[in-house]
Amino acid sequence: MKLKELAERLGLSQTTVSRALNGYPEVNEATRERVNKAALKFGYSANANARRLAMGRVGAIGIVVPIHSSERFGPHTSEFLSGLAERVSRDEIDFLITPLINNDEISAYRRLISSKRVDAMIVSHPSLVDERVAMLAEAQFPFVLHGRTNIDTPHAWLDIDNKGAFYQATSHLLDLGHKHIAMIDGLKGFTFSEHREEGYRNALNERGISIDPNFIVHDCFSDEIGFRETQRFLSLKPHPTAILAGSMMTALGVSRAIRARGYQLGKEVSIIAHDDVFPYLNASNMVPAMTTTRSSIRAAGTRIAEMLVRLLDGEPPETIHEVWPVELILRQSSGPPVIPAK
Amino acid sequence: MKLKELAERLGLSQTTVSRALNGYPEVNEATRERVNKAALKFGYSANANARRLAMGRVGAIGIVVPIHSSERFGPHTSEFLSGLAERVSRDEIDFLITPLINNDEISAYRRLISSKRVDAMIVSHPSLVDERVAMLAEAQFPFVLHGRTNIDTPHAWLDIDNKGAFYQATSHLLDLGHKHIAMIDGLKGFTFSEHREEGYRNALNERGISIDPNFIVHDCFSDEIGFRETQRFLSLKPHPTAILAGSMMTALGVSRAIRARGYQLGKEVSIIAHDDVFPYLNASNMVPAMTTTRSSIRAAGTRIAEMLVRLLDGEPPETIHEVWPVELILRQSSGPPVIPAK
DNA sequence: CCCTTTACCCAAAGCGCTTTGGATTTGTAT
DNA sequence: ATACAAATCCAAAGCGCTTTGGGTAAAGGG
Repeated sequence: MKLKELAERLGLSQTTVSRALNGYPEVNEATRERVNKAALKFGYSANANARRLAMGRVGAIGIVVPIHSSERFGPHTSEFLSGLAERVSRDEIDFLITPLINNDEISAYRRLISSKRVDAMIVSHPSLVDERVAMLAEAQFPFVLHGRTNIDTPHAWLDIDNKGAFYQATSHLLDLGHKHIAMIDGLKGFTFSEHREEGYRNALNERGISIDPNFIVHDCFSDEIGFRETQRFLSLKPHPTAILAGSMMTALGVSRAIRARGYQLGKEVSIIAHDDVFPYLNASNMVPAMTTTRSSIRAAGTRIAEMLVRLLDGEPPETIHEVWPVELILRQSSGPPVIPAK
Repeated sequence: MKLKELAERLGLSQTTVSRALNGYPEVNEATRERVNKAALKFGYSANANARRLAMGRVGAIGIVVPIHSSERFGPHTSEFLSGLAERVSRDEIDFLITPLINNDEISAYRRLISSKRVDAMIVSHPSLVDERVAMLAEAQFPFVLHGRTNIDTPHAWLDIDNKGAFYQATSHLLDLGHKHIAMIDGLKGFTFSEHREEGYRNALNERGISIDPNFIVHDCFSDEIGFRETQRFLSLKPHPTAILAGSMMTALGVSRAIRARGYQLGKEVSIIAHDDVFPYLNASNMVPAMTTTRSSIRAAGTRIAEMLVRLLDGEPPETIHEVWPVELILRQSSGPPVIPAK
């Protein structure tokens, strides 16, 4: 069923039918009603490609997801996308996921632009100087960045205060009396990892505590890494009495390793994890309940969708940016250091 | 940069340029070379909408993801999509995610069909009699089902042997001497949940062990549910000495609850979990290593993508279906029941 | 040297929609 | 009744690509 047929059946012109369906004012309400009914009855809905070709707008936003590298399509991404979807679907926008195979990100983004399949994009996991952002901003293609990068060209972005979060967490541990604090951070190069390390370092420096490079790990977020690195930490002398974990997955592994060593969480070794708020992995339900720096990645997705809509409505990118504070939630996995009874 | 411009610059007709780019034989190799170079140089890439409008093929496959209900966009979905992406991107197909808000799935699928935004679809989480499948099969729209359903109309599908998996796991526990075995299954109504329950029941019936309805739970897969339900299980008399967990998330909660009670995994209470193989949550790394029924959901995604390609190449849907066996991997979380020293 | 193939290239007709620029009808004030 | 504006509706021109149905020049066969 195409527009032409529908118009013929109704004894109207294509113009009128199109206008009726798209809510233009120059059509009688009664006619509009009739058209809508007929469309529903015959199951008509405009051919999206024709529509897009004619309008130049697509009704989709693009996301490039690396599927092999470390920042692959994992639980963070899916939570984020859920948040996005929640908002974006209100406007009948859907999103297009372009898997990235060979790691040539730039050209993937370029192709997405020039093929006109999306109206805007979202870019995640920026590095300190992100060439994708540079390219997109340069090309004046609408996008919003999830995270931050040091690119001058104005662009829209939303980030959480990673530095503040880890500064706060580290400071709290120092307040509790910890002197040896380790950190399992994200991969080197990503802004969020760097910011977290900065917060961590600042807190330690402020108290005049020297930084032991053995206490800092940069890797992916996984249970396995958490476990392995914590084992390593605990074999050092002196070993850390507190560990910052970059994600809840990591925290699981860290906890296991601490327990495996015969230590109690929040006693011999404390742990503070960054919690992106996964519905299926709740920090407060753990035993002991886990102290976290919390910021919902899902909520960030929703907000970014909103920013995207504003951007597409013509708001200039330089006015669109936000830093979200991260809350430190004290629970039982952090406490003053307890000397192991040995 | 559009086709016309490129053609003018090259002193060729649009036809020839188009043919050169799309690999048609009736163009001189030298010319093709020249065209390709120019396209690259000017950053030309066909307007996807125009192309699709002209060709009738879209180059995208659709997925409807519910974002509020229980089968929401969680870690299972993202792993599955990763697998899909891996295969599908080879053919420059990308996928379109349509978030489902009001739970009117059927109409979401219908809209996706009639708007011609996708060439095919993937439907997941079927119920025993799935109306989406009925509708799509009826409409002759290409799709492949991840799971199984009792719909007569021929359609392509891939499923794992959930029944066999749980039959095997339950039988193994029975062999070890367990008499009270509980199960935390997925939500009622979904085929996979029903199949799992069937496998579980069959194994028990075969040994003449009566089934205690208190030992069967249907709910979402989350750490929290696992914890809560296991606490409940352990407060029953007699309580289960073994628990089947529907997912690794659930298993985390179950383990916690067992430990919180002062029991050891694989001793007082055994646990077998179904493992969809999450890269960030590895059963063999747990302490104790977890016995699992394992089947990679990511691999399933990849395979389904392949099926999709075959389908689009004209292979009839009724010839396309597979059941994957599930392997039972014995590790330390399952063992003969140990009477609690009390 | 003429005629038939190939090989290569082109003009123009869609694909199904939106939108411009008018045409027609109706309503209202003169 | 006449004029003018407002309310409706329409025919046709794109949007940028693919593809059909020829053309023309070079190559091969008699």
